[in-house]
Amino acid sequence: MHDPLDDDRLTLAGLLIESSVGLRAQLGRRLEDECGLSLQWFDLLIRLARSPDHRLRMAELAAQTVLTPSGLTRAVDRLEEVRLIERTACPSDRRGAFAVLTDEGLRRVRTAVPVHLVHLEEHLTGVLSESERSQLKELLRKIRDHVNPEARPSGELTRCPQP
Amino acid sequence: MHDPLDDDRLTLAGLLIESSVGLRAQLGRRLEDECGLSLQWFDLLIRLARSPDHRLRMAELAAQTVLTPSGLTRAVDRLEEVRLIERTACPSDRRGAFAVLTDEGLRRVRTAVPVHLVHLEEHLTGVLSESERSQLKELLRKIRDHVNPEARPSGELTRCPQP
DNA sequence: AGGTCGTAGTTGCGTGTGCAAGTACTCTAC
DNA sequence: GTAGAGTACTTGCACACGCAACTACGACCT
Repeated sequence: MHDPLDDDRLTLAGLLIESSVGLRAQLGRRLEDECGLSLQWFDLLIRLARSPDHRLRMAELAAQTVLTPSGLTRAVDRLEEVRLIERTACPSDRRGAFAVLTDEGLRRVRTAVPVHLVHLEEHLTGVLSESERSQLKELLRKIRDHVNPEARPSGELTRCPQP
Repeated sequence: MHDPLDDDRLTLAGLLIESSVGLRAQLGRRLEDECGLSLQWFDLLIRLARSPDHRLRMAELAAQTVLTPSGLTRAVDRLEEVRLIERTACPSDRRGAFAVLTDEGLRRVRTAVPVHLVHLEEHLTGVLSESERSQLKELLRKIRDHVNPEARPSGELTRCPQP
């Protein structure tokens, strides 16, 4: 008979979480050491770098990342303190604020990206074949879209502005 | 030409992390609401429940989970406070300690597991076919083993004691 | 215009976490 | 046996996070 403590679905969820947490730990450590950026910061900066005018509304940024609005406020505070981004008012909605990459911020991401790609190759894509990578991408996209549909415009859709 | 800001590997890593974080948020909320257990607690309890005598050394538990030894100490403190687990001394090594599931603890996991499986079905395995599930499992296992080899004895290997 | 409801972002508070240093023990070598 | 190195946790500290409450503004209805 089948023990629910060993259900296959538990294993799958466990693997997903362990992979992600493990990967984040590795990538974060290396990025910190070699570029002085936390993964959190890198994530925010690269999202801004990919956006038109290197700017995004706070709410959009919060939706795309792992942070709640509250967490984002503080993360942006810290990034502003070290002059990697700036807040600017939104002219059409005085409640709103844009987070804008500074020149220094842009420079930092640009130099960090190739370094990070090496780490990625080492810790993630290096163990997968070309076809495994695309398989995995499709599977994860299904899960992500189901679990966090808000995040859709992130990254892989950057080049496809909606009709 | 190819903009490194839109590299495919970044997308893949992003999807992995977003899926996992999103999934944890969903699962955590529901488990909290319906069973009064955080995902963290559930994870610790189920690992103990699967172990011989419902006990594990602190270090083993730390290696299997997402926590550092320091984090684990505190997590176990909290679980001990609510009598779901107990610490017992290790007879062969007086530095060491076992975390042992209490009867109440075992009862709680046993009732939580089926509930959690429903959530899992809803948020994760429900969007995947049988074959996609096993594909995903293999891919993630590769990544997990590469990124956190320490965690190997967890879950899916429970039934395969090493020779 | 004025009232109500919704939204964008910020802040107080409590909590969980990792890092580094500390404690207590074991193991190895001489 | 005893110094020194290593191991198994634990604790002090600082920090990042989420939640809920708050402020400030927009949108809509009458």
